[in-house]
Amino acid sequence: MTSASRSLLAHTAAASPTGRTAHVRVLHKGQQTKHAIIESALHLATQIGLEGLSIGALAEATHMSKSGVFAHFGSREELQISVIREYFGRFEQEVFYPAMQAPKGLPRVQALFANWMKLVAVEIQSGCIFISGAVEFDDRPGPVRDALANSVQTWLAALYRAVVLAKECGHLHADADEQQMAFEIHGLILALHYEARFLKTPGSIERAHKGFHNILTRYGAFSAPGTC
Amino acid sequence: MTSASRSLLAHTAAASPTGRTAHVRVLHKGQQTKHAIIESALHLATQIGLEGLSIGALAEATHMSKSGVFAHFGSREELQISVIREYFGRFEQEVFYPAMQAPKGLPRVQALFANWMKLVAVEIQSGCIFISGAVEFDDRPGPVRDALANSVQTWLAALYRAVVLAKECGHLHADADEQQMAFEIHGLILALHYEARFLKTPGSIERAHKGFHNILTRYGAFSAPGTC
DNA sequence: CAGAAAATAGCACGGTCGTACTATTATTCT
DNA sequence: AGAATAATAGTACGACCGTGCTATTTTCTG
Repeated sequence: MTSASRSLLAHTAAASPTGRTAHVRVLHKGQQTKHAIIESALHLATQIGLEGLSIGALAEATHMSKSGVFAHFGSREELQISVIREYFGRFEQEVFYPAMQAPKGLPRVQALFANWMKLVAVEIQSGCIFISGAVEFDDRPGPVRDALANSVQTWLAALYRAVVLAKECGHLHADADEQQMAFEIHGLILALHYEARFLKTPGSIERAHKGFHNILTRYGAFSAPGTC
Repeated sequence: MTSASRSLLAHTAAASPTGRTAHVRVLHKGQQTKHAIIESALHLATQIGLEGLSIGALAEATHMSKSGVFAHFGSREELQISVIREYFGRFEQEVFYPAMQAPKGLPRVQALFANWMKLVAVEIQSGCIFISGAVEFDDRPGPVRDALANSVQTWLAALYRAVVLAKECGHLHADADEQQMAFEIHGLILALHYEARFLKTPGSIERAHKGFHNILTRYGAFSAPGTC
């Protein structure tokens, strides 16, 4: 239970078995350039979106032939899914794992939000595929949508779990609705991304921070010393 | 001032001058089918997005030839802008104007949010181009982006103005930050659209409503009888 | 240093896209 | 009515798309 809540990776664990077994030959070059392609694709996708990703443009960006790029994935969908996995991994590294170092309860919730904000602040320039992808795959069922929804849901569940822990630690009012709190936090991030990236409204980052503070006080947040 | 705040239409006023002057010939058929095309395009765009709008698909949907459709707009961009204008008009009709009937102050703010929620609740199935468009035209400068940003900004400004009035009426705490309140309300709508439409999380509508109630209480909302 | 296998390139195909350009048909005006 | 003009259709073009197929080159292995 604890180990499960310590890692978001559960559903992407067997992603790339780099371990080289005795009789299984693992060549290096392929994985290497594949990773380079994915990196380039991620960079493109954050700007143009997952749907805007084209193999031709990607080939040009990586100085390869279209078929050279294509061979690594076998289909555009697989490429998109690879990009989603890569983004999810980075999200884990930059947001989730560091925050898990913080003591559980309110500090961890605050750390999760702070790291999330830090990432989104960067993404005001580059874009977030969890947000753009949600719009692109609204009602377009298929494996890409599934991968995307899975990733987002995993992350939101992690946030929710942290809130639940905070309440259990007595850091929140006893009648605090954890789902509700997570929902409102999510809204702040989305509003920030919308107003800062699209509308370029100044002061959005401060408003998101202030909004989080408002949420904390409303849910009766206080760090009882010694608790948890 | 009052008349300006009574209408969102300022920047789209001269959209279609249907008034027929003496020497200006106005033919009916064209405008008629053009409007039908736009209606069909709006329906398509809410599902696939503004970028997904293709003249070919639109021609098929309206049982016309590609060139027949194209002739009405002269470019794909003009078609997209027409769709945005149409959507904006409907938004006005369904959300803004009815709410302006409510007395200014808190009731009007509540009416604006209630109408907005009503629309978004429908758009959980159909999609909202103010939200999808924001993602598609994040960093894609041009007339389409401008039209979209203008529309959204006009609407958000109207919401903001209603909040300012509410504070002036004494319906909010004296130190309430109107921009902040509008930002948080916007976040609720975005979270609702995201979680209900993309993730299909049950109970999202209730959470958005509850979130609004939380915001109201936090900003010290109370309707003083007789004030305003 | 071979030979095997993987990685990459080249090329072609059918499809859709936006948009000129030119007929043809509908509609409106005198 | 017919003349004028608007509305729609037809066709074609170049561009890009994803992807299948077949070389060719690079990389690893024994």
